[in-house]
Amino acid sequence: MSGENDRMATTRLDQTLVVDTALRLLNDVGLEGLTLRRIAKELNVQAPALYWHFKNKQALLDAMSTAMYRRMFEAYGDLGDGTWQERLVEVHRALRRALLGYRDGAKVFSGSRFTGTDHAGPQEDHLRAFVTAGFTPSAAARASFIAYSFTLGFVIEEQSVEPRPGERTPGYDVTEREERMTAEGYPLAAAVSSDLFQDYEARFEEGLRAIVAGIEATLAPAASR
Amino acid sequence: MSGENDRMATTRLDQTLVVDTALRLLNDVGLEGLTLRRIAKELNVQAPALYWHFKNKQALLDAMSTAMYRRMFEAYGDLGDGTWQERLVEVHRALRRALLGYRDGAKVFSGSRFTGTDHAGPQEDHLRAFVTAGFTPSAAARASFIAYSFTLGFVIEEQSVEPRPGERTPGYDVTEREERMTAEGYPLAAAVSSDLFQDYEARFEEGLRAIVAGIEATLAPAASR
DNA sequence: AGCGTGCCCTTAACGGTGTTAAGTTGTCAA
DNA sequence: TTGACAACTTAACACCGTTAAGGGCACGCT
Repeated sequence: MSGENDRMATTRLDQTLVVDTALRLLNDVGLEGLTLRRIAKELNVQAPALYWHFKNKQALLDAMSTAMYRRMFEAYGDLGDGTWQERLVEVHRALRRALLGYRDGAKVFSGSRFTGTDHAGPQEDHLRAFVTAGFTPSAAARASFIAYSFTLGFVIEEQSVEPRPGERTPGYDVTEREERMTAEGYPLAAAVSSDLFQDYEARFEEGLRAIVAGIEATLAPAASR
Repeated sequence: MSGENDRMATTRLDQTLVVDTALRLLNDVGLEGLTLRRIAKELNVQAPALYWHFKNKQALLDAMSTAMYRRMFEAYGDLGDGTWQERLVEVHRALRRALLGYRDGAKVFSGSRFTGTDHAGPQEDHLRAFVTAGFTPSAAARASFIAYSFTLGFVIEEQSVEPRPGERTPGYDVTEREERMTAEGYPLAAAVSSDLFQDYEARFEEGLRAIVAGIEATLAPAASR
């Protein structure tokens, strides 16, 4: 399964192959286990070979983030029609799914910058949907950034508790925390243990609804409220 | 200035001294430059000495996060009275200021877990303010987590563009981005360059207002809207 | 006074990391 | 056939977190 090489010794490397392999490997070993030697091994190659295709490790991580972003729009195809409210929810739901698709996905994403201008197309479409709904370009960008910040922060927290869907980091035992907080005289902190470290799916949706409502009340054109 | 040792060779180490030194050093060298050897040097000590006081580097980072959190409440004293709306805004404004106080502050914070139960007191107070306002404990926790996620994500993005207040990461030149996006045929993406990578202070406040409005509309008790 | 015990630190070393320099191989054009 | 260039390998560097082993120094006990 993992650990097997998926590449003939004769085929050549290219950026796409390296990025795909690194992304697949990320799920097995996590960000801190994702070393150049480990990636190279997976590709039946020596580590310095990667420097022919990428300036340094950060450039590879940047390319991985860009690929994650691109795949997000491939997987969730046409987010075309519908109100701006629906679109905002769908795009950031898709972003969360994309980040959750890889162990430490949110951390990798937040630590990188897009390469090239592949990302600009979807971004342009996204902004246009808001402008069509009556937002100024500036308000569209600022509103989206609010939802984006929320999504990024949310998934970073989520993945530090559940690195992969269904698989929990040791030390986040909810009932244990509840007992400790009760014992130390913090009844409210105890009571909300299950609200803070569980049911991320529902809480994310709830958060998105709140943010949509908040934008309606503050940034959106009056006509679309 | 920096690089000078602030400790007599005769005084002894303790956790507090190590944490304070590491936090001060973080501002000079950033997270990736914050090595145990560098911290030790600053303390006139050899690197393995730190292992007497901390189980490993992560334990030190955890202690640093905890100290940041504690200092946040010291600096912004009594967030006591006022509506829940005011409190939510003030607490997360304070959180942002605390994270901005250190280079890579948000990344360090998001990668760590609190040590001990020092943080539970302020958390309990915070929750009680919401419950007093009519929130259920669960709704209080979920609402706060929304604002917390937003703040964390926002500052992570902010610090990747402005590592220290007023000091910008090279490569985020706004006018350069504007020209590139225009040239590639993305007029909206070009137009919002200055909205995405500038004026973080105002945009954070705007975001908080939206989130407060959103919580009013979705999670808050009807009486407090 | 002498002795041991335990705290706090040092020295030395290990395996692993990103990265660079220099040399080797294969492929294709002139 | 030869030369050039792309795509790698081998070797090495400086540095990282971490562990093992030992040393000095203060203290309590006899």
